[in-house]
Amino acid sequence: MTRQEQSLHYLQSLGYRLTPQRLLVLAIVAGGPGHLGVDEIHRQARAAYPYLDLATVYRTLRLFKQVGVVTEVDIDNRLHYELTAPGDKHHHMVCRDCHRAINLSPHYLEEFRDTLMREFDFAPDLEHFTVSGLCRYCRETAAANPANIAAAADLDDINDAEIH
Amino acid sequence: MTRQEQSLHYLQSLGYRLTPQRLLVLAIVAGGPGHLGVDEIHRQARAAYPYLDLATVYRTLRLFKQVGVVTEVDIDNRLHYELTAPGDKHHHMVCRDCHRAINLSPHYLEEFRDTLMREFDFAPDLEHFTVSGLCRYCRETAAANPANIAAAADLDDINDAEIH
DNA sequence: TATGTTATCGCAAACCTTTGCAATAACTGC
DNA sequence: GCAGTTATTGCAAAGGTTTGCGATAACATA
Repeated sequence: MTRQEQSLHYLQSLGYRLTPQRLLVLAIVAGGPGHLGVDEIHRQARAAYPYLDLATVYRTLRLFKQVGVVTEVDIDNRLHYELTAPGDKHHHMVCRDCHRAINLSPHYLEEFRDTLMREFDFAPDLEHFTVSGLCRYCRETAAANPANIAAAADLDDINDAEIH
Repeated sequence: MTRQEQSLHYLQSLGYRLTPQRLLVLAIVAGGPGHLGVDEIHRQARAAYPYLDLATVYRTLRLFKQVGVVTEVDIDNRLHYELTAPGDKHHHMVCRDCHRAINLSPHYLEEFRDTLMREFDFAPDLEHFTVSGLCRYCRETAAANPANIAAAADLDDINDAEIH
């Protein structure tokens, strides 16, 4: 039984119905190289089933995410999805400049979760966790071209700075 | 010099212009009780200056955030802002059920940041960091009503039903 | 104070995502 | 298999946020 089939059985066991739309979306995400954007998933899905609505794609992916079948990654304010790899779960670090995603082992978040649970009784949703930041390459680039006032016109170039 | 005036001078020192719109938005955020939603800020601003456009409010708040003058909190997919307290910086934990925000000391994130820097050369944007999750109260409520599908779809359950 | 430069504004439209609703189709039990 | 129940769909519209663009106004310079 493939991972895809297992996911479908799992959905069914929770009481969700297996519709052609769901099979299709799952197949596309499973076939994609890493994370795919919603528009890309929709485009591929329409090739096979032209009537599939974008809203259905969104609803389907949201369901898959909530059930744990896919992992959501927010890249530059756009949702992307990839199949959850049971043996190789990971979170993401997304560079705010180049928008590349770097995988992050859950190991690095376990202690953080334990602390929040212990200190605040707060159960963080770290399954779909993404840290935004600057990757090494973009940090070096930024260091080489320090932000000047002209560049500050572009909101994306502004460095966070401390107020004294 | 008030914190508000300092922020304005700081903006100016970075080359940004001090417009009535910016003064107004800053004053409203500074006067608000904790974080305010964008619509609320816009409504208050319009009382003083009816022509102020919502897009300007968004642009202004984004600028303030990037410069570090305000802190952004995402509550139920809506942006909220509060004045950054230089002496009392904190992050937020937002409950996905009741949408209450709990303050979180930066202390809890420092180790995480150090690790990402050391291991991956990745500089996380933790200034505007918000963790979503379930607070104690909502967790107890959810435990008391385990019947609905949403609760069954809780990710902890899914991990138990791991796919092999 | 007058003038030039250009950052910022208001407006309108676009963008991504969610939601309400009536019609459809997946599952259940007979 | 067939009928009944209701989760799910497609469509249309809204919701929150961002963006393009010409007009305006803030600042620098003289």
